[in-house]
Amino acid sequence: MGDDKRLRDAAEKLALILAQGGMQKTTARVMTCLLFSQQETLTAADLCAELQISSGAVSGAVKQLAPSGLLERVPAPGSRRDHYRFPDGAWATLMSQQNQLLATMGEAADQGLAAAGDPSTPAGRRLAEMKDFYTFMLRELPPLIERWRTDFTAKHPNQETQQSG
Amino acid sequence: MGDDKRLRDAAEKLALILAQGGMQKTTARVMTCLLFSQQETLTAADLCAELQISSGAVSGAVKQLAPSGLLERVPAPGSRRDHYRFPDGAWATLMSQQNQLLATMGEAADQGLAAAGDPSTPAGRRLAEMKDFYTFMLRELPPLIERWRTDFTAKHPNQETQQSG
DNA sequence: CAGAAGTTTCAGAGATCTGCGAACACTCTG
DNA sequence: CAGAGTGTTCGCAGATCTCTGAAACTTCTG
Repeated sequence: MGDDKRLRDAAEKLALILAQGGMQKTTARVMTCLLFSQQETLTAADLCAELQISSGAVSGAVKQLAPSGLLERVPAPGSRRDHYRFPDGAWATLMSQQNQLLATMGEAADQGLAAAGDPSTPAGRRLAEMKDFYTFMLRELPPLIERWRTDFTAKHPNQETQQSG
Repeated sequence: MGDDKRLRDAAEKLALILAQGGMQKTTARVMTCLLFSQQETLTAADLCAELQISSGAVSGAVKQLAPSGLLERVPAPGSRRDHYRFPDGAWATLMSQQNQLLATMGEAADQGLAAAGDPSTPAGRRLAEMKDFYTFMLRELPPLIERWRTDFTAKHPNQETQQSG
């Protein structure tokens, strides 16, 4: 029983960290609740009870988490309620989505370069470096994540790490 | 001349993106202003005039950016004013600091595992995967960044990409 | 040491965001 | 098709955050 409390505390603690990092507080709490729960799935009602929040708040959090791949709706035969779970491989999915940001940064650098013209100007020099960096990362990061996926599934053959999408 | 406006626009556009990603709006504007400026350095007064913000706001933004390595105070001989610039290698520095976050995530997973006990429980399984992922990334990312630094300085021998330290 | 130039701090106005609770919409059951 | 069970949307009150403008502080000059 004490373990449950410790899990609860650890969940809230991580939620706080994520919230400081920019994530919505309630959204973070919903996510960590699913992550640290000893049940495979939780319903919206479970989350309301566990986190002491309204059903509207749960709905909002779900709407944010689901597209990011940090929450999955699970078909629940026999129950009319939606069941939610933290998907396997979610962290890898999340980091993969950062690639979109890398691409955006590269494009921003491009636009700046088009306006700055010469890479010998101060702005041109800075933006050229920026572009180089993000191009590099965009090329190197996806294979790295893929390698983790491969390694991990090799280590855990019973657990198919599913990609969303 | 039109180029200046295009640079300005590109700067504000990137600032907006960064703001949506969680960065303070004014902080982002100050950063992109330095990044896209055709001058090597800008003073606080320059930033006030350029961005139409108060000196207090500039001070606040500087206080946020400087510790992250996204802004540097430059000694300005002959001028009593502080001069600020966007440091070379700032993007790499920034990503290196993300490593701290990776470590924190790994620790959070550890704490959860200590409470969940068995990795065969649902929470244990999820947290074990989380730990594996962040441990992997923490091991692989720093060398990757270092490789970019090496490659880049090799390509641009005149431009010492300085690390903040 | 008095005064000027510049930066930082701080209280408060204004804007933004967030989650609650209720109304609404949807989907199965009988 | 009526009605119960759920999920979603939305207006609003409360909380939070942010920037301004002014005062306080620091550092340099004469």
